Amino acid sequence: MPDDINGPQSASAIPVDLDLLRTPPPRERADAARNRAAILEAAAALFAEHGVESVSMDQIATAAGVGKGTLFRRFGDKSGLATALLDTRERALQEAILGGPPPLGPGAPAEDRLAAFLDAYVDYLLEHLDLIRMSETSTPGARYRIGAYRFWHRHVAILLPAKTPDPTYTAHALLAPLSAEHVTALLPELGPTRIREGVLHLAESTIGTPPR
Amino acid sequence: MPDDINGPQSASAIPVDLDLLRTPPPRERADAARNRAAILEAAAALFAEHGVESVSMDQIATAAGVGKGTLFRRFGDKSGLATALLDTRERALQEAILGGPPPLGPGAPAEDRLAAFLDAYVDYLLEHLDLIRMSETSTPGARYRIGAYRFWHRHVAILLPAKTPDPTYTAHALLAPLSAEHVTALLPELGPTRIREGVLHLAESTIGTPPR
DNA sequence: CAGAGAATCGGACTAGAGTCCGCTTATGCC
DNA sequence: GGCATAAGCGGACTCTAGTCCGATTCTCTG
Repeated sequence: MPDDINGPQSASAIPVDLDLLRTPPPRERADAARNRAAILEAAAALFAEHGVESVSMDQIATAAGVGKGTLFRRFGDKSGLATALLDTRERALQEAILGGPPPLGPGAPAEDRLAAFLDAYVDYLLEHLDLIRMSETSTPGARYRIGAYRFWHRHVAILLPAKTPDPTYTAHALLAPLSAEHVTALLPELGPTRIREGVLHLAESTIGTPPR
Repeated sequence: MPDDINGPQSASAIPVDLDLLRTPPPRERADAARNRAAILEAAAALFAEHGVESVSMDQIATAAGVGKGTLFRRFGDKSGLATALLDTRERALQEAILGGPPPLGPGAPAEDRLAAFLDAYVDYLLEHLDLIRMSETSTPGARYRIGAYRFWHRHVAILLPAKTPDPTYTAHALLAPLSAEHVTALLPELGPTRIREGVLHLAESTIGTPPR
């Protein structure tokens, strides 16, 4: 198991009495931070140039000027590296959902928020399809373990109407056609528009919105 | 590319004038047939004993008494081997759909046939989850390329009501939560019953059956 | 039954993911 | 500044999927 995966950025928001806390928050060593940055930079550059698929972890380590061990200790595996690269973009979407303007953010009716989320998620997905695919599939079951999926799932489950029989399952089912694997397979056949509209329509009929 | 993948078992059902056909159907060589059978038998035994995940292609080749090259030439890759092992069971379901008794087979209303199919598919999936998962995920995009998926997809698309906006997409979306990956991830959390009922409910609301 | 030709065989080989552990180096303390 | 110590490093190593091609074996024909 890797030592840290994503570093000490998840500092607690709860204020503590520092005098009582003789152990200061475990700071990241300077060399570690430098290497983390070098790896992310090198990976981004290599992915941009050669495509996500055809870049090996060895190449990334070499380009970043670190050993393979360092790379894997930091990010766990290929899917962890992809997740780290997506972090910024993902966080932006999450913040827009939690505190941005409606209908994506709070304040609009649930059905509008659901549609806005799905629409925004399709944007995010299409924009980073290869990376997201790597983050979801390079390790079996990765998609369902990462924090982001749990966030999307909870958000969808909450937005479903109260009468929905099994909102937990239904939220999973609505997210299933948004897996990178599924979208990657369908994109050449259907194109982005049909995928986007199909997802929105599926959600509509699931929540029974348009009583016509 | 492998020489044959699944052998000459897909003989045409159309009667032909044998005298006009100077080239007899390419028979499978006796040693090839023997090896194919030995491989399938060895793989089934090893999978049953150690679980699908932890058996390597080397082990299978060794147990079957053939070289690795033979194994890969015959079945293409791990997902091809899994597909071959599933072939019988899969075919049975397909035949029940095409010519069996209703509601799975022809004769019942489309909505009943759809429900019957989904129910039967969940049975099939839960019964062979690991093998199906291997057949769908060991190669990227495998699920959507194999013939079986196309069959299920077409069947679902045909059963959707005429008013469905994009039946092609909708059929894909209904099948998405039935990927082995998705079900494997959800099974520990939700259990088989909620999965089965969730799928059926999703289909119902998609086709708008219960006007309630 | 012998010979030709093609299909098949099988193990050595490549390549990439992920692990391990002795060595190095940053950090906090004196 | 020097030292103790633990965090961090990195490359050699393992394990597995998948490829390649010279050697082998089968099948058909005469």
